[in-house]
Order: sequence, then structure tokens, then C-alpha cells
Amino acid sequence: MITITLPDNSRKTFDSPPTVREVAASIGTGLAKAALAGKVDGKLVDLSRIIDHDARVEIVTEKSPEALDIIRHSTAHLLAQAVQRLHPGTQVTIGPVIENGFYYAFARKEPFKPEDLPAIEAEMKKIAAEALPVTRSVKSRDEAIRFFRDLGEEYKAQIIESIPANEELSLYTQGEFTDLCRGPHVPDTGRLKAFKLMKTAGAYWRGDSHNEMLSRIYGTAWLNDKDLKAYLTQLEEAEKRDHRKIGRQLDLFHQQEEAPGVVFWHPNGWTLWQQVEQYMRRVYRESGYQEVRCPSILDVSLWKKSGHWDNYKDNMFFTESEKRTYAVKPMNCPGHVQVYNDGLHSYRDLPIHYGEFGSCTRNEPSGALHGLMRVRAFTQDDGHIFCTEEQIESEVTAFHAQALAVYRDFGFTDIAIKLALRPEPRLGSDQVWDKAENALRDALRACGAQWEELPGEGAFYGPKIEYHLKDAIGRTWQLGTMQVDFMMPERLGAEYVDEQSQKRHPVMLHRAIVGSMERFLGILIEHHAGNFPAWLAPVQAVVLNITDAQADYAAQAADALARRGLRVRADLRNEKIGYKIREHTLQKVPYLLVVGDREREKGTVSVRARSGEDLGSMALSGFAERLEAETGPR
RNA sequence: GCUCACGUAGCUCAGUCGGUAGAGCACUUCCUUGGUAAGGAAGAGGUCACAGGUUCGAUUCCUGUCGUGAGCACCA
Repeated sequence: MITITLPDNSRKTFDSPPTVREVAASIGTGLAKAALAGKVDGKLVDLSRIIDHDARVEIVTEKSPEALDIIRHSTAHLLAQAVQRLHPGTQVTIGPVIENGFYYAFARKEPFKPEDLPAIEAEMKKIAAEALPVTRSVKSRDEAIRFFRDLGEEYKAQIIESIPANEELSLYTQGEFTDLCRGPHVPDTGRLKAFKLMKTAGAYWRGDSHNEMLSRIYGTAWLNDKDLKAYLTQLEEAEKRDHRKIGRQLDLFHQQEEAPGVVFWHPNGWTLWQQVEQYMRRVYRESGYQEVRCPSILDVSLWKKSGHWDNYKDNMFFTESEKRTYAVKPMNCPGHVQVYNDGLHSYRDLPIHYGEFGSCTRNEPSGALHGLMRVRAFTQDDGHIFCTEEQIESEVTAFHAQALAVYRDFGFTDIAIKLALRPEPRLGSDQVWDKAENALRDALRACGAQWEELPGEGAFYGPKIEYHLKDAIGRTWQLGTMQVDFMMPERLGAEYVDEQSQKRHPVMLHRAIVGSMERFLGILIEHHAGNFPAWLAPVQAVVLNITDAQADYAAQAADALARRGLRVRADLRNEKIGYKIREHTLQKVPYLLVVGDREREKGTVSVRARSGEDLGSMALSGFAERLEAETGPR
């Protein structure tokens, strides 16, 4: 007798051990039909799994949170099967589920090309239509290795060899195709309906750049066509928002061949930058930071002392003069320590806050460069706090509140917090790391924050809090950080005099809210799709005359608004009003001010919002007040 | 850095199975003075990324370099 407990705590008994499928059938035929897999005592299993003991059982259907992963994993197998049908001799390696889909990595002489995908996808649809049952079997290690070696699947055999000997090896077979897999899988290939192959790419075997390059095929898979379509639409939306494209359309910046990984900011883009910089400068000021400015090149000896030479020299640029070697700074912290060190500090001075819009240069690998998002020369809103251990918590708490306020002002409200813990290799003893990690935990707790911990992800000199922001189309970006550092002050000889007249090393906190200005502007561009709120827009309003007769009035109006500090231009070109409106609408200008004879007579402007909404005509000063109200608080 | 793909006018792209190139938009000039998303005409604009090679001849084929894109690796 087997007793099965269902999620609603009802029980069913079976005379002999039932399969998950039989349990589902005993509840209802509809459920049996909808079932994809099962959960036995919280563990995901196939429908065909025999339950040989009393257990809690849950039937996984499309409505279950686990359904997508199962479908994606099975679709990866479907891909591998199609590839082996069409391209015999291709070896399979791994095919995991990833965000929004899956991939399968293959070993073959000729990598797959995008042109190969339609035929493979068609074959996948064919196999899905065949509705091949997917069956699970168990083999011993040696049997499994022999099985795959006989098939010529050397990589699979290697994977098995790396699995601990005591683990059970399960194989999944659908038609002529068998793959090693933990499972579970859908009961038959007919359950895979909504998928699409997306792209091909090279990837190293086992993620190691010393190994051979495999050919990966990426795909996406969903529960139904509607979800698939929604996902593809979202990709299109992301493409439309691409900051490189909008950057060109709105004439914000450009990049060119002679300067890989660096940015030429155009007047519009630099105006946007300045709005952000001036805003952040006020944040520095209002939260007690003193702004400093440190040199870009410093003698290499300083970088040896700080530990950067050992840990980071491959990513640094060097330059020489008169037999001395200088490093172009990749980070601002050593510079700030020099400012701190120039003079004596009492414990009464602490905490000391230095802030800088520090330009850093890092020799990023060429393959990592990407528009504004990953550049070689960038500017950080970088701040360092020199404080005592006792002050860490209140400093972190204050920073936390500040960071959240900044994100809110820029239009980000969905923020996840992560705590990156000690990595390998690292500086300092475990004791010091315990202290640093716990200080951050205590501070987060004091803020009432929820966070996720990421073991091994910290910086070599200390753990860090990371702020991950979700943008308007649901992508997340890591922006701010707060790091505790017990090492750098000691290495660079930062000291203060305590109450007993003893010299001690302060703790150093590294913090940034927007991180790289370049990257932040890229994120802002994509988040707003170029439709910047008025306080950030490079041009806030354009005055448009209808005919030459109002040219003087239009120019005066634009001038009057500009003198109030608003970013306003006049477009006096001899073009029809519709033409000018179209052009400035495409330029995403928040307000268009149309002036004809009527407006000139009354000293008004007719206001058109970016959305196309007609806000009616208003006095010039009325419009100015309206725009100021919109931009004023920031 | 690795793999694959790509690089043609300011932008978006077409094209040449090897005989030195074309469209739309933008730009210039002229006409037009028009009330809320493209008025008309004419004109100018390209060393087809760069360097070699093959060829009577290369933008086209081959090799290399640089850059870009996607992914991988990297992101202290």
C-alpha cells in the first residue's frame, strides 16, 4: 500500500507503487493530460517515475513555476536530436536552460552558421509533431561511458567521468536519440510547441578559454505561441531602444575606429551628461562629501603598494617618461588616500568623505567593448569614506538611503540588493573578512533591506553591497556598490590619531551610486527610450514660427526662456509647421512651442507636448513656470 | 583575448556570378510663407575600412590588419 498526499493534504492510496502519471490520472483525466512532470517530496521527477514509498506528490502542469524550465530543457534535447539527424557526426556536449530559453553546444569541425538554423528548426518541428515518447533509463558509470564512446560521443563520456562515482546516471531517449540528463523531461516531444532558434555562437568547452571552441545554438522556448511572440516583441523593443542607435538619432555621442572603447560626446549628449553630473554633485554636497580631483597618471610604485599591480596590471595602461613608468589610473581610491594622507587626522575628523567624478582608464579586452556600456575610459561618481569600524553601519545606512533616493529620481523603483562575499584569491585574514561581511549585513538589516548573498563575488580587498536596477522593459543592471575595505588604508599608510594618541588605520568605504557615467547614460537612454524627462532632456523646448512674419517674436521668446536657464532653441527655418513638428518630435523634444500671428499678438505660445497632446496656448511666463515646476525639484 | 559574421555617400541600405557604383532620408541652391508628424525643383556628395596577393583588370576572389556586432572568456 502506498499513500500519496496531495498539495491540498488529501490522500490517495494505491495497492501497488503508482507512477506519477497514474497519480495524476486518479485525480482527473484532464490533469493527466495536462501533466508535464511531477514533484515527489519536493523533488522534480518524470511522469513515468514509480513512487515506491509514501510521499507527498504534486503534479507539474503548464501552470507550475517549474514548467518553463522543463519545457526549455526538453527543447534543448529536441535541438540536439534535430542536429544529429541533419548533421551526422556532430558531437553533443551540454544543453542547459538559460534565461528565456536554452542552448546546446556541439563539437564539430565547421561551426554552425545562422543559415543552418531554419532547417534545424524545421526538423525540430517535425520531431515535435512525431510526438516521440521520452523515456528515462538508468545506467552505471561504466555502462554509460561505454554507451557514449560507442556512439562516438567523446564529450559526453568526459562529462560522465567527471560526475562523482556514487551518483546515479540517468539517460533520456526519444526516438533514435539518447542523451545523458538529470531530467525531468516532458513525457513526449509533442508537448514542445513554442520555440525558435535565435543565434549561433562559439563558446569554450567547459567555459575555459584554453579549451577548444564549441559551436553553440541558442534558442528560446515558451509554454505557448502567445508567450513566444511577446518575448520576440520585447527583443524588438530592446533593439529599438539600443543606446547606440538612439545616440546617433539624437546626436548624443559617437565612437570611431581610431578610438576603440572611448566616447566622443556631442553637444546634446554632453548636456545630458551635465544634468546627471550636476545632480550627482548636489548629492555629494548634500550628503557631506567634499569633491576632490586626482591625477590620471601616477608612478607605478604606488600601484604596486596598493595591490593593483599584482591583481590588475593586465588591465592597466602604462606610459613612460624620463625612465619612470606611470600607470593611467584604473580606479580612484589610491588617489583619494593620497589626499587623505597629506596632513594628520584626528579621530575627531572622521568620518571623512571624498567624492570625485574620477576618470578611469582600463584596458578592457577588445571583445568586451560595447557602446557606452563597456568602455576603456570612463568617469565614476566615486566616493571614499574614511571612518572607524564603529562608524561603518551608520555610513552604509546613510549611503543606502541616498542611493535609493537617486535611483527614484532617475525613474528606477525596482531595485534588488545583493551582498557579494569573499572571493578567491583575496587579501587579508578570514577574521577581517568576517568582520567586514558582518558589518555590511548589520547595516542592511538596520535599513530594513532584503538582500541576496553571492558567495565568492566580492572584490579582492573586501565584500560589497550591489544595487541591481530593473529598467522599463524588465532588464536588470548593476549600478551602485558599497564596499568595505580594511586593506587599502594599511597598504597605503592611511592613519589617524585615536583618543589615546595612538596611530591607527581607518576603515575605507568605497562607494558609487551610478557607477560609470558612460554606462549610466547608456542605461538612461535605453530606460527612457530617448524620451528623457524634461529635467534631463538636452533640449527642453523648441519655439517654431509658422511664417517668417513671426521670426523675431519666436527668437525673442526662445531667448527669454533661455535666459531663465531653460534649454530652449528656436527653429526659424523656412519650412512648413508640420515638417518642423515632425522633425523635433523625432528628436524627442519634450515641448514644442508654436507661434503664429495669433500668439505674437497676444504674447503667448501654443504648447504641444511630446506625446502630441495639445496643451493650448499660454503666456510665455506661464510656460516657463510650468517647465520650471517640472524640472525644479531636481 | 577566442569563435563566427559584418564593414559601400553624413544616416539607413541596395548592387556588382571580376569591367572603378545606386536609392531614400539628410545636405546646398532656387521656388514656396504654408496653423500642429514629411510642399516642389535642381545640385553636390563615395580611394566601396586599410594593406598585400591573384588577375589584362579587384569594391567584388584570397590572405593579413583594424574596427563593429553576437556569444564565450574577462569585469580586481
